[in-house]
Amino acid sequence: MSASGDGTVGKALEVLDQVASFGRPVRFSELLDASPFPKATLYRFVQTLTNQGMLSFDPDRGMYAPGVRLVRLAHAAWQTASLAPIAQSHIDQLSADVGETVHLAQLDTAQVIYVDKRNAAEPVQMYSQSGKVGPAYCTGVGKVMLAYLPDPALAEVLAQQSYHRFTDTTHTSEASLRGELADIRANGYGFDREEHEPGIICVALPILTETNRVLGALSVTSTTTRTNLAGLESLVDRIRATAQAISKEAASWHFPVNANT
Amino acid sequence: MSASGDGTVGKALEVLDQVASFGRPVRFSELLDASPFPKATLYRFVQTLTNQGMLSFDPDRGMYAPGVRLVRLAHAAWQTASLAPIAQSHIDQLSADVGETVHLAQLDTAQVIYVDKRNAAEPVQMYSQSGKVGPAYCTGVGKVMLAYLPDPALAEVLAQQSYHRFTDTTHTSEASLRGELADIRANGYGFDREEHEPGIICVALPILTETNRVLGALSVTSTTTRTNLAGLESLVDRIRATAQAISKEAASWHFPVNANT
DNA sequence: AACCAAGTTTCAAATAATGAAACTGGTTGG
DNA sequence: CCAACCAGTTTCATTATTTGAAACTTGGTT
Repeated sequence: MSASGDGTVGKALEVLDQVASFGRPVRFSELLDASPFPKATLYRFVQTLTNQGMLSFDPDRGMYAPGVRLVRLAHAAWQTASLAPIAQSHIDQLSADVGETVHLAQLDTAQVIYVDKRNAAEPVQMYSQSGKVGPAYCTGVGKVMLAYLPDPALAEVLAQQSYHRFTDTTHTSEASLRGELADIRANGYGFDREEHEPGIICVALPILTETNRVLGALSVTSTTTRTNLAGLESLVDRIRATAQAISKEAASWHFPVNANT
Repeated sequence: MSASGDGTVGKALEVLDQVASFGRPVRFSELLDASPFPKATLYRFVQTLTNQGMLSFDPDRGMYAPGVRLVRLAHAAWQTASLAPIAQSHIDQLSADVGETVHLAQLDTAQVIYVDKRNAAEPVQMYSQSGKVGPAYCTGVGKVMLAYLPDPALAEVLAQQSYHRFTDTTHTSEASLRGELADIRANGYGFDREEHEPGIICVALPILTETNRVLGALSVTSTTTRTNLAGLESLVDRIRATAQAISKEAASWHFPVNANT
């Protein structure tokens, strides 16, 4: 009842995603090879999306790329719907206090999207950092968000994970992942034990509403050469304070003015 | 043959734009009031877009906002289709050299989208800056891009401008704007003579391909208290060098590898 | 000139979108 | 307590749009 296949619009967005996933401009024929749609159908989608500015077309090279209209829309999305503007000052502070890299992430269907990041050393962060995606089943932020998902939604998301073995601590089955999710719910926080990249570890906490819906997650990342899980665990209280502050601000944020009526 | 109204997909994207334009989460009924679509139709669009992650829905408050999937797509758009990654180092340099604010913009249908910005004083730039929009007919970057548009496209875009009088130098008719566009083509650069905001002036140059298609525009902005049009005009050669460097890099950028076949 | 590949258009059949109206569930107020 | 009201949701016959195989066009190659 959710994923892909809502009529024409769903299909068009699938095409849009495909173009985006190339990460470079693409020929029509390349898209066709990778697409489930017949030539004429794909052609019309690409035309429509280009007309709409969701794709841009370079007539000199005959190539399509994601369009600038997306940049405009994303500006709105980032400002209105992401936690980034609210969280900004809080994660600045957190990153300064703990002296490690802080990530702010949200869930997009079955994937993790990093919406902001603070690097202890280099306090500047860039647009190009926001929007990066990662797998949900083997990142700290991913797992803590999954842990607090209500059951019907969780089942759907778990079914979509690829369970690719990145390292030898990566979860490779839904069963083992579910086991850890229970632990996370019990503790209120979770770790990445080099599950995605060797040498990289993190602690993560969810950002929840008063009604316990998942808004996003925070993590503090480090390396095994600098610290260990126990070291990261000692930061949990500090991180929780930030998560709660963000949650509290998010609750009052929406709908600044309620004039008229 | 272009703007709005390509079938169902076009309508759905219109709805998406509408949600984004509120700049805050919206109730369904608010959208309905501002929408040309009947209740059931709008309802289905909103459902589909939410399913697809293009909108997010807050069930506690019954409100819709742009969804995080847009952030992911925009990341791809910004990286692949915008000039920002290519231009980065060039505009850093330009901004440092001239000691003024530099804007990098592209055209989205009839609007200007700022894809990057350098503030002389504060060298950091943020995601939240990228994606901002402005009118094409009364900004330096907008006018120089219009000036190099091929005629059928230009006519369409000019028809869509609102010609709102922001200040008393603002163009208020297509005719007067067309007059200036001819001058810009003759000179190769254009000004903003406090047309959008009093006290704010700029010089702008287009970024063109070898075939003279418009890729984007660069501008250097200042205030009437600090300099004047002649002062800005003296920067033209320096800015042109940057515009050409970006154009050259853009030409070789696309399609890094061309393996197989 | 014949060939080929990539891109574009056509058109009847199949499918999906449409929207007036009816329904639900919650809130207000008489 | 009931009636009116409102926001949101669902229904279903009608209508319009999408669909895709096939034919065609364009530009380059042998």
